[in-house]
Amino acid sequence: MSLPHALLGLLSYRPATGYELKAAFEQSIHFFWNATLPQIYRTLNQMRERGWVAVTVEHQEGRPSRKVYRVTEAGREELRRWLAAPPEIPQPRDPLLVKVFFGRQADPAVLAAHLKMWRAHYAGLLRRYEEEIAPLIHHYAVLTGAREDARYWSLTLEFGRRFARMAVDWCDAALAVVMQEGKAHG
Amino acid sequence: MSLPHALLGLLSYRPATGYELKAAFEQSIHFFWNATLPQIYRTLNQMRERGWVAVTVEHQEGRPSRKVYRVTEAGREELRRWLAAPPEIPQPRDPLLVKVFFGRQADPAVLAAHLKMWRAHYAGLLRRYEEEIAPLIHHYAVLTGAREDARYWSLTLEFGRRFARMAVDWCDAALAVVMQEGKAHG
DNA sequence: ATATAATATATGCATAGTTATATATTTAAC
DNA sequence: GTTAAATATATAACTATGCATATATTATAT
Repeated sequence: MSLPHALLGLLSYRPATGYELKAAFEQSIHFFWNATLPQIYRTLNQMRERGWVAVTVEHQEGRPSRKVYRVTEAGREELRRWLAAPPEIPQPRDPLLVKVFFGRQADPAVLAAHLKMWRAHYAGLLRRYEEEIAPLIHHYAVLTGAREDARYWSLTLEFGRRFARMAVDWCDAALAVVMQEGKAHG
Repeated sequence: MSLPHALLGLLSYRPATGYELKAAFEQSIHFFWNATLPQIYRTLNQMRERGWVAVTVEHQEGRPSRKVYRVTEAGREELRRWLAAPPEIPQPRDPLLVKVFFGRQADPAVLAAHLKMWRAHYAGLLRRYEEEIAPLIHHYAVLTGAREDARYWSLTLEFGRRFARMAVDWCDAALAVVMQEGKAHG
């Protein structure tokens, strides 16, 4: 499980609340690891129990209190240990590919619609990478002086770009096959 | 969740035991959806409760009994319904990309070792696709006359090929960046 | 002879992840 | 004035997944 370590990583940049961590996820880690808000809160509790993070409750006039989490020295050590451990090979889980695999039993027109939906998703992701994420990385690198970090962020962005491009191309190839099928039998 | 439907799909080709389904998984679905043996047995029980599959216990002299599962008409209907429903967009979960993202805090040499391991994995997968899976699809298509199905199986194989090729190329690009980093600072 | 791998079916426990819900405030839109 | 959205922190219930383990037989290798 990478979630506690992803949170340790984000907190290593600066202390944050659970809500802020969710927002940070959405702009970065989200593209290769996701977590819901309840999951983040529960994981933060576990991390606190293990001494990886410490909490400061900031009381504010009128407003509800903010629980600000920061990494402890034990947490930094755990992050370094985890970074040095060999990463597990991810087990891909892709419902669309399952549907394509048994595609002969589906209506070719419906399958084609699925593929078009997928293509649109990855084409949109590709646009988002260029227009939103790439400038965001540059922005953070300049703003916080994290130029060294930005090089690594860009590597994961590049993976996303290549994956999305590959997915779009594959959809086009698959669509050609499926539509041929539709003409012959549908 | 795609597991019950993946099992319905496999059973739609021919009746099988839980053990045989696990073996079938390993040769096909495994590359885009995985399941452990306990998970398969439990899911088959749930599917039986829902009336999607029926069981025949084959008592064998001396040997332990085989529970052979076959799809019911309700199961076939459920499979068709699921195939027609739009597929969820998969949430990617990749621990290596998390490690790369926070790579600045790791030893460049260790990170390079991770990337080399990953590259070797995907290069091996690529070889396996060519030498094992592609001939297997051809074999099944000829043996069982499932030529129409084979066209769809090949589409998922093609996705695997493109993904693995992309992953190998990205590793090379990432390695170049990380090793540059190692020279400059390590 | 002995050990190991493959066949075959599970249960129990722990971890992980999702959905629904509860609460409370502030800000912006209509 | 009212509604909706965003900020902020959770808990409960459920679903899904993974790992360890138990049992028993047959075939193969050493």
